[in-house]
Amino acid sequence: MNVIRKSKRATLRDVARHAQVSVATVSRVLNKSELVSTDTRNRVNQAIDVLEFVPSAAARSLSSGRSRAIGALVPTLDHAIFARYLDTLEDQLSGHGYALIVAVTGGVAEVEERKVHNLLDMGIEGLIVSGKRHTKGFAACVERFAVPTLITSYYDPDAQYPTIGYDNSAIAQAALAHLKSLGHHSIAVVHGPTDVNDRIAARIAAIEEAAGEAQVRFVPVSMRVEGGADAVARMVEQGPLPSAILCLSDVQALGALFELQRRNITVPDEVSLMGFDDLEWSAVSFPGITSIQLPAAEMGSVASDAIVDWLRTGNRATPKRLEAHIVERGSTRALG
Amino acid sequence: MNVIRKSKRATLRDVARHAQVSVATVSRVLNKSELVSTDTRNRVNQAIDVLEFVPSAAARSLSSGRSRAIGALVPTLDHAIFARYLDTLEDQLSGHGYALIVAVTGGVAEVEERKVHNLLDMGIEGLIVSGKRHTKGFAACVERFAVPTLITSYYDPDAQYPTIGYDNSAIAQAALAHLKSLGHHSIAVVHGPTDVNDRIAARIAAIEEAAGEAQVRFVPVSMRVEGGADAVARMVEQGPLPSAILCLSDVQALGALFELQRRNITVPDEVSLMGFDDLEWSAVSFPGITSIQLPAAEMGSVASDAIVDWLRTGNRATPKRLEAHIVERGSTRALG
DNA sequence: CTCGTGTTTGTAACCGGTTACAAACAGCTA
DNA sequence: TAGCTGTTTGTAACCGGTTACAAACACGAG
Repeated sequence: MNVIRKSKRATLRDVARHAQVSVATVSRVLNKSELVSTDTRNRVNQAIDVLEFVPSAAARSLSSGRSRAIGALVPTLDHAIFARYLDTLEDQLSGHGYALIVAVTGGVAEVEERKVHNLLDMGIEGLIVSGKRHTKGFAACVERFAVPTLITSYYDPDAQYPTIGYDNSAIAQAALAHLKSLGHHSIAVVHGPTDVNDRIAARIAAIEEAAGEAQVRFVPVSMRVEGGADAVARMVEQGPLPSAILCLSDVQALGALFELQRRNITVPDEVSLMGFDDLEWSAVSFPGITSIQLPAAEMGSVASDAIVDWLRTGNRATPKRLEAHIVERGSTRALG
Repeated sequence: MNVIRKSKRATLRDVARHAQVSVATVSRVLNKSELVSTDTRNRVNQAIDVLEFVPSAAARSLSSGRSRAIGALVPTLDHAIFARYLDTLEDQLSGHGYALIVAVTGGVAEVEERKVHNLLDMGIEGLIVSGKRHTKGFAACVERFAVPTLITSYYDPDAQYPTIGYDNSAIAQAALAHLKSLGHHSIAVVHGPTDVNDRIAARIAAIEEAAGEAQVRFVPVSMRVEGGADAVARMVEQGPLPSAILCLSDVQALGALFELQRRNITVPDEVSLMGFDDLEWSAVSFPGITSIQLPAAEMGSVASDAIVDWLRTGNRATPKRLEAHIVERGSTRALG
């Protein structure tokens, strides 16, 4: 193995020898500490260039005890809301000198356990997971590695780990209240699978709780554009349409809008349509889709700051509630 | 620092002492080598449990020389095509025991240079980047660290690094040919910024080259849903509509479709619309958007296999061309 | 010239695994 | 019982940085 590589990578000691200084001095130059004379620093830098020296991350993290890596566990990347969130998270973390290791669970418990173990095994300094519902195996794993852990996409000050996110219950109730205030009393709630997504489960529970005298029907479909279309198809076939359709994701709202168009059902004249997440097409569609703007990017940014701060100070992060708000567009109208 | 932590994490030597064996034996147990007697193995495992021993990734990778991490550099996560690709890439890599470190460049050269440096600095064993056009600084960096590097989203057997992707030129020409075969001679090509995206630049060049007697107009807009709408607005204002609009991304095609609806321009009767990427809504929209299906997930999977193989065998990966194909839907029609 | 202070540099002991090599040991044969 | 083979285990030297501590040195003051 070693025999093959004619020239192994240069080490810090090689550089020291070449520059005629000690390893401590080279290390100081690398770490930008200002305790090295200009003259020496130049000699060292020159040696580094000549030898094409590249410091070993493993050695550094072994002796310093810091890996400079943060792990993020998300159910999927193939959904705009998570992608946008991770996009910002990565950017912010990298600004603080941390790398982001991503693991996708697909919402499957065993996969989640395996992946969180892998992440921790990689020596991450901090962990950021989406959603608060996890298996015992997951909790045990996190507990044992004793790594600062943050929960996102959810706000719950009483959760086991600090949460950074929006209050799914409150938001869902706000959406429902909005439709009610427009005079809607027959509402269909289109949603994705609840067994793998506690945010959705929370929203549904909140809506059920706040339904009051309104007639609320739940239509479970897949968390895809197609799911929204399926929901509309099913509703049309099964009986009278509600006066409003609330999709718990704009992905589904998009599909619903298209299916309504296909069936010549006018939005919002014949039925009002409301979404969730405020994904980019909702502002452009015809009509525009009334939606709940979730601060996905902000969540990434806040989570980054929180974990970095936790690692820096050693003080556990505090939960942070992010605000969402309703964006009113043409897809909803007031009744009579 | 050390004083604070009452109980430091147990090390392999602690485990050895507790189990009354040598460190070599513990290491053997950890690495599942079958050279340890059942009796000893049990004692060691018990000690590991009692002490809550967690092996140090840094130490392991220092002495073994392997970090088990792969880096991926993408322009953005906030675009379905990249997200889907990364989703698969991560899943496949994790199956091979590798973690995925993601870095987002935003298409900015300086950011790209900084981030690739960070990735390499983290000690990644392999690097996967999107697109083949990069700065000299980028190349120098990769060269110096001498890490196996793969290029995706692009197929070009002559590129500096092995490419895994589709032939953007051929695909673009196929799309154009398809519209021509339907009798379209006045075509508008809506596209995103070319300065940060070589895939788009390649597509445009190929279309220009193959235009022939067809009248092809290019409409540069942002790579967003809104961009597609902007393009339509601009075209309507500036003169006669083309008979077909080809959007180099389905994201833009979606925006274009909505804007056409808004302006009461019927698709495909008054204008045909074709997209690129075959994102999920294109199959559901009304009408369905004719598009080019790009094998994003397959690309993630193939790239994963290629880099893992490269690392395992030491043999440079070979370029792989992935096939794309046209998905005909209702948004395009043959001219009289 | 001596002492004190501040700057620059070097030595060597870590960090926590992996692994080459050798030793110890068991079982079997001659 | 000596000798051989194969299995199990231990010792100690790595891997390549960081850093505590001390030494060397320069400079100005007394």
